[in-house]
Amino acid sequence: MRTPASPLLTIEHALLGFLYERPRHGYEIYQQMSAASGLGQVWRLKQGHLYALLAKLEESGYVQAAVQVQPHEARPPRKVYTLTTAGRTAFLEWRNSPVARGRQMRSEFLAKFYFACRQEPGAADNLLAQQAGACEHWLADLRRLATASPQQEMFAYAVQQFRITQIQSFLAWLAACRQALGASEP
Amino acid sequence: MRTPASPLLTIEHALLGFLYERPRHGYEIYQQMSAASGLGQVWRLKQGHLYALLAKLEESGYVQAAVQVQPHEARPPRKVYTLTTAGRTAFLEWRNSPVARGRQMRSEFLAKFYFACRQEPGAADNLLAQQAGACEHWLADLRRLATASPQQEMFAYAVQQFRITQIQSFLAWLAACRQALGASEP
DNA sequence: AGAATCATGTAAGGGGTTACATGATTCG
DNA sequence: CGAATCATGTAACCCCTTACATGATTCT
Repeated sequence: MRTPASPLLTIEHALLGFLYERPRHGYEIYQQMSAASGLGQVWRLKQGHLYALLAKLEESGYVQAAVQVQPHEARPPRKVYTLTTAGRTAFLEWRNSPVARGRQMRSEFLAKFYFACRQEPGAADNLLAQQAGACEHWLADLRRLATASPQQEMFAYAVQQFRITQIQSFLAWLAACRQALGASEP
Repeated sequence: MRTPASPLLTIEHALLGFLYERPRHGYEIYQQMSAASGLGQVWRLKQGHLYALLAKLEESGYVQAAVQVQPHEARPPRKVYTLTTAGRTAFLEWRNSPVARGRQMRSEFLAKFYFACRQEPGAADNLLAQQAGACEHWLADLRRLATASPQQEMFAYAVQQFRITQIQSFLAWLAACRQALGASEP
């Protein structure tokens, strides 16, 4: 356990997310992420990278490894990882909080949403609602500062408009997701 | 000149873009990128990184450096960079072609648009039109493959809808930019 | 007096990608 | 008979970030 203070990135949190459901070994997580309709749509992770990340998470004290001895097996023995308390806390805190920047919607928010859907439909709706609140806030800030005119500063104007339309699109999507969630789980 | 075959990234192209307008020294480019209403809104570049990139571009044959001797100056002498033919070709090719993926809109496309606006209004409109065409194409592809239902695969459905609303938002923004361009330069 | 500007860089380290290695079993 | 699956990893490399270094001038 080196420095648990070093903040985890999104990929790390996603690995914790799979272990939150139940203990798994590395290859099993790899298969989950590669599944056609799963997280793999949003995130691709090389096998080598995965094992390196798991080792780092163990060293930082978020997970614990146990070697599963399988006699008569030619394959390397499985290392089954289990979440520690620190790991569970870090994951839930991550999963339940919205992202702080628009550029994190594409991959980080979708990853949170993936786990929320799988693990707790109530958390999914809550996440969508919180993120919509954050987006409204960004939009209000942007509109307060949006002063560029297309005649004088075409590029600055374009950037502002880009950000505004992006956030509007996030809001529309978040609302559609909440509706779909409500319709599928009454 | 090591291997000019190694493909340039966006930042490299942006540096070429400033030199396309006229020869400049490193610090001048740094100031341009840090300007409040300029590319700095989209891209941040550390000073150390900038000098390293310029050295790499020189080694790859896209730019040429000339040391500007300034007597009675205590500061280090300026190294003024000039585009080579290869550099000019690579830059124009990059500036005039649309991006291939939605995730490149946020920074790479905006960078292309920045230079097109500064350098040639006609190229800016053309770039917007070409990118809109590419977006229409993505949208058609997505709609052909979008088959997930919210009841059965909530997450897959959400990802599809996310991508679709994103591209729609790009299209609306591109159209608004073309209109603003047309209005400011009749 | 202290901070920012001008103008160049170097060094260390973090994080990810790509490629390679192993070795039996099972499927087409 | 060849390919994919299972299950682990290592090593090299690339890009970027952060921090540090210099040293006079000019602004507050």
